[in-house]
Amino acid sequence: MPTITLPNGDKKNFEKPVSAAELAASIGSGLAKAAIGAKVDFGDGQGPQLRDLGALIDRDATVAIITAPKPGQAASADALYLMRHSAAHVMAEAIQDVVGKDVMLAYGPPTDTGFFYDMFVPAGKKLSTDHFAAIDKRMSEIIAENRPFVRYEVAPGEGMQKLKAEGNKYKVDNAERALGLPSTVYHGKKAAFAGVDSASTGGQAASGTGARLSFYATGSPGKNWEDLCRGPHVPSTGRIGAAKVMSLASSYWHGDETSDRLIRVYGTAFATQADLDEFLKQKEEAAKRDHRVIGRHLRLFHIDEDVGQGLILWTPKGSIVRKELQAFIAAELKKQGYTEVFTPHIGRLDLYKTSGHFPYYKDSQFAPIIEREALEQLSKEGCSCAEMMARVEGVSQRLAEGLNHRTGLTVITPDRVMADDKLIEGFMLKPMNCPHHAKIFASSPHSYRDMPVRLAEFGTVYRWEQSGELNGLTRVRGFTQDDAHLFCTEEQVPAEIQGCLSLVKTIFATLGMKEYRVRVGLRDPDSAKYTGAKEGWDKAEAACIEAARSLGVPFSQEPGEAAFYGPKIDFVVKDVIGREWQLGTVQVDYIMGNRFDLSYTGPDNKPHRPVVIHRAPFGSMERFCGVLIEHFAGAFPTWLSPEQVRVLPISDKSNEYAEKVAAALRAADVRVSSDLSNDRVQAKIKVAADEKVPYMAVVGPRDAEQGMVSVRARGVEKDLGAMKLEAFVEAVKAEIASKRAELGVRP
RNA sequence: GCCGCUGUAGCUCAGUGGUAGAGCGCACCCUUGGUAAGGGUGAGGUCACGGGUUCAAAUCCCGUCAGCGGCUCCA
Repeated sequence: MPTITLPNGDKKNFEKPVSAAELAASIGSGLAKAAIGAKVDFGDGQGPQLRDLGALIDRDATVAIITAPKPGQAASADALYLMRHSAAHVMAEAIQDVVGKDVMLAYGPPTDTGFFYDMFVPAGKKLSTDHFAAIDKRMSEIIAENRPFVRYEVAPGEGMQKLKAEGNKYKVDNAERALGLPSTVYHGKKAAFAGVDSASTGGQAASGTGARLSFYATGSPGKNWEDLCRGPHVPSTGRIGAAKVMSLASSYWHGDETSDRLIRVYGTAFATQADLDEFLKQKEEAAKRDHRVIGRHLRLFHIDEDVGQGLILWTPKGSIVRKELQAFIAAELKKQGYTEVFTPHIGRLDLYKTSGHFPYYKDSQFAPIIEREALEQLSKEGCSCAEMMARVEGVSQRLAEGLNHRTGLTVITPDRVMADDKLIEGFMLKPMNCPHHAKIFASSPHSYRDMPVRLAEFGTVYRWEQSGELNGLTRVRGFTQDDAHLFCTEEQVPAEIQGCLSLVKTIFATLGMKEYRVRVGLRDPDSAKYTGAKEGWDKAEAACIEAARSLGVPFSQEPGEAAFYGPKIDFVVKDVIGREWQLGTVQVDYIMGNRFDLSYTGPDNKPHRPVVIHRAPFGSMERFCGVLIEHFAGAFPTWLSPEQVRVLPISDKSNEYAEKVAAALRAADVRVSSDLSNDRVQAKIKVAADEKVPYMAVVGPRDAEQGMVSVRARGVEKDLGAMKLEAFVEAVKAEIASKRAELGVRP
């Protein structure tokens, strides 16, 4: 007979199996009323599992009752999960009511901010945003009807028969996978939905370990709407606080682009209408911060279709932001003993055949640049495209032998080896800076006493991102990494990783990015794809974990996420409105030394392979600036602002004094302009505020007489008072030098 | 790359087959105003590009390019 342990440690004994609802009632009527589900841990190693309130607890377990939040309280993640999972059913029913019963449902899980449901809309039918009002209305009705979610289970055979009779192959597929059967309807390249939650609607339709199929009816089975689903759900539709259909997108069945195209309908649900409204408001706020919108408004950058997709033109104002940021990072690097290098934007194909980038990653690179004479010769010879590709990708005997020997692997297969006169020479826009840096390291001899060698470059690289992926500054085809390669001895790896992290810490702290986390990518113990000695890996992984731990921010260890050549640390920052952005990485590399035959002389007077650490902690200047634009909503701290002070004469009688004020600021290296338009000062203030200028110095005859300026600071909607010009200049100068994130200059 | 939506003045957008529109911005004039938009006049468009249907196309159809929302991808 079950003994149930509650979250507070209390134990309750029952004579017979009880439902979670009965358990809640036995604790208190208030709890029973608020309960919408339960989290049950049978101690069977599966951990706590979310269950229906009606789920029977027939053996010893630890149980937490999931409740709808009390007024004013935030809903728990579990409560939202139950509501959203349930809202997905409500939305699906509403869509079938509005668009047609022949809309075939595929797959509908909760997500971080709501839920979606993938569905197939038959030819001739249409589902568009025009239907949203009707769908929302129908959803509200279903929620108001407060119909119970009723679970029932059937034997596999019976269930499959039922689904097949309904003619929905997607549900048949879900059921087959839930039962662990080979799929009879899906023959695509993916065996399962990768990376989605296993407790999804239809995604896992089996109940527990028993091979039965479960269905949920929204009301009475056989009478009301129902769906193959593993659950769990809230007890009834009325327990979904507020739900809304959000947007349409397309998706593929099983995320497989060669398979059926489905329509993905996004929706969201919250415990209360107020929470939903708050969420919608936040979304609006996020849209206002969009760096593409702000970037255009403040003229920070421009993308021109005549130049090309994903290629950023930094306008004068944006260039200032980027340059200041780069100078800041560069100064920190100098403190850490980095040395700066410059390398060109292209390199010979052989360089990338040596590094392994070409042709292995050719799909994400710009096409090779082939010399004109070679192209003309080939075309004269009537060379086919396929042959040309093979000859571009071919490798000389010498290079192949050297590479295979140094790496101890067959990195160049015999079919790629080609006679020298068959090879086509060419260049490539560089997709990474490391080959160039490796060559700089190799260009001079190194003693273990000189290690580590830290080569830093704001290096511009080019990658052929798919056109649909391009997005403002955050996903582009040409970008400048805050790149560096640390060539070090094995013993130096931990300290160097630490150094990278402390740099990140300093810079995030200065920019006021308080919330960030790191992901440590480790090798998958079951995979053989990794290269390098196990011992080195173990040490490097330990060093990464230790370094991450020492940061004092949340970090996760993610087995299987390592690069094939070494473990890595990724940085994810959270901006002021809670969105996460993946920035840069630190990666340990045991391969590059071999490929480029790098060495240093050890204390034993013998050559040793250096370990290489690749690090670009902010990823790219483009993405980082994009994130910063959104983080600050365009209102940069003074030291980063393209324009730091604007002088506003109240009439043209004060223009001369305004110019004098501006000159004094300019002489102190402050970025300043004066607004000599014939607008009234109110209008000038409005414009300067719109353009997010940190400080306004309003000057009239009164100020001119006494050598003063009247100060306004961004975000403060009033005149702060007057101060001596010299004092103002000094204060602004000091603020810039301090890189303070807040505006602190006051009279 | 794939699916859907979109493309009209520097920006934001109206205009559904019959002479191209607004607000902001810009230029000039008046106004000389002390803290979040003073007034007037004016310039500015091959309606993304190419083709088609039509007496007539910004508008309808096809294609291309680009942007947006997703999917897939991301060394």
